[in-house]
Parts: sequence; C-alpha cells; structure tokens
Amino acid sequence: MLQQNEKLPACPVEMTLMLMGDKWKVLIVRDLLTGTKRFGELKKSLNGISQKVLTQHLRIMEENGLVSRKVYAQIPPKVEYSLTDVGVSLKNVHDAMCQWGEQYKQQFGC
Amino acid sequence: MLQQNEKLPACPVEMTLMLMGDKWKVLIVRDLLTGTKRFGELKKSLNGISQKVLTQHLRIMEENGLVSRKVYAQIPPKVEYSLTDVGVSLKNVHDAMCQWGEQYKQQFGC
DNA sequence: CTGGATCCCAATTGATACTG
DNA sequence: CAGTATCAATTGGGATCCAG
Repeated sequence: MLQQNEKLPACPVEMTLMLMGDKWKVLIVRDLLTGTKRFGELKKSLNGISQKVLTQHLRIMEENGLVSRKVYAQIPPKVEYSLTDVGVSLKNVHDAMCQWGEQYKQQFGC
Repeated sequence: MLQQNEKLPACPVEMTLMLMGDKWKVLIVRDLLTGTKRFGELKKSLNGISQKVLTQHLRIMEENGLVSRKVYAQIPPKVEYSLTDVGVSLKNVHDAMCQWGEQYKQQFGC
C-alpha cells in the first residue's frame, strides 16, 4: 500500500497516487461520496475487503485528511466515517474513472 | 495486482480499477502518453520499479488491449511499447488525477 | 454485538543475479 | 538490452481475542 511518508512525489499524478493509488481507496471514496457510513456498512459494500485492510486504509486516509472518523462512546460500539472537504474533492477523479468504465465496459465483456 | 480474469465488475468504477487500479499502471500510461518508449526507457522513467514488475504490468496491459508491444529481431534486443487507442483514452482519467494533484499539492507539503 | 487489534500463514512484490 | 529465475521481504486474508 502506498503511504504518505514516502519520498515526496515529483509530479501531480504521483501526488494523487500517493493518496489514492489503490483500488480500495477509490472504492472507499465512492462509498463515502454517498454519505456517512459505519464501519460495518463499508465492509459490506466493499465486497471482499478484510477488516484488517479496511481499518488500515481508513487510518491512512484519516491521517491524510481525506476521511474523518467519529467514534460514539456506546455499546455496541459505533464508528462513523465520512469524507472531509478534500476527500469530497476527489469526486472528480472518481467520476473520470466512472465515465471511462461506462464508455468501455462492452469491450471488456461487461 | 488486479487482473482481468477475476469476477466481472459490478459498476463502471470497478471496471476501470480492474485495468488501472494500480499505481504503476497509471504511471506507465502517463509515460506512454508522451509517445512510444523502449523497455529500458520506461524502467528508467518509472523510478523504482523492478524489471520483473514492469514486465508483469506490461504483459497484463497488453492482454487487456491497453498497450501494444513491438519486438525487433535484432541484437541487442529492442522492444517498443506504445498505447493502443483504448490506452490513449485513459488520458482523461490520468488528467483528472493530474489536475487534482496540482490543485491540492500544497496541502500535502509539495 | 461492533470495531478493531493480533497472530499465523499464504500470496505478492521486490532486489539481485543470470541468460540469449 | 530485455527478460527470467531465485530468494528475501512485504502484504493480505482469516481466525481469534478483546474492550466497551
């Protein structure tokens, strides 16, 4: 997984990749673009991710200021994740990927 | 690494991620967007990639129809890689990432 | 019962050496 | 020069344990 504390990127694309250059991060952003979600909801909608990896990604995205985490002190535990303003701004990148996929999906048997 | 012969993606974003959801693939597209390149040139400009991983990615992208590979039967060997039309169409996705990085780089200390 | 931390093991990645 | 083989290192999945 690509993390922030590696050497600084040389160009804007590498900058973005440092924060989003990962399959799961893009999908997390997609899911949170529709609104705040609990940990379990994310895990369910991100079909196939393990709790360990989901936790790791959310922590890094929180450190990077893309995601905010709200913990409710209650039983059973409840933790909500949402996008920060910077996180929401990634919608443009997500949409570009979405449009490309829409346009070319036939060519790949979808 | 995400490959094509996994289960079919459910939505357009996953479609794109199947083909491009990887740091190196984005950078390979970026480099080839400027024109045909030899294996060694790619390896040098993709700072830090190993031959093995570069070869693997190029093979998969070739299978997926994003990249075309031209081998010259000569010594020393010469292999040129370029983007197919579909590969070139990924420029939109690349550009979105590039624009985002340009806009937010200050916030991440670049 | 939920979020998540930890441990163990399989799978992937990466560095290096080597070949045609 | 482009690619393969080999081996070390890192990552990821799943089970289990734990706190609140």
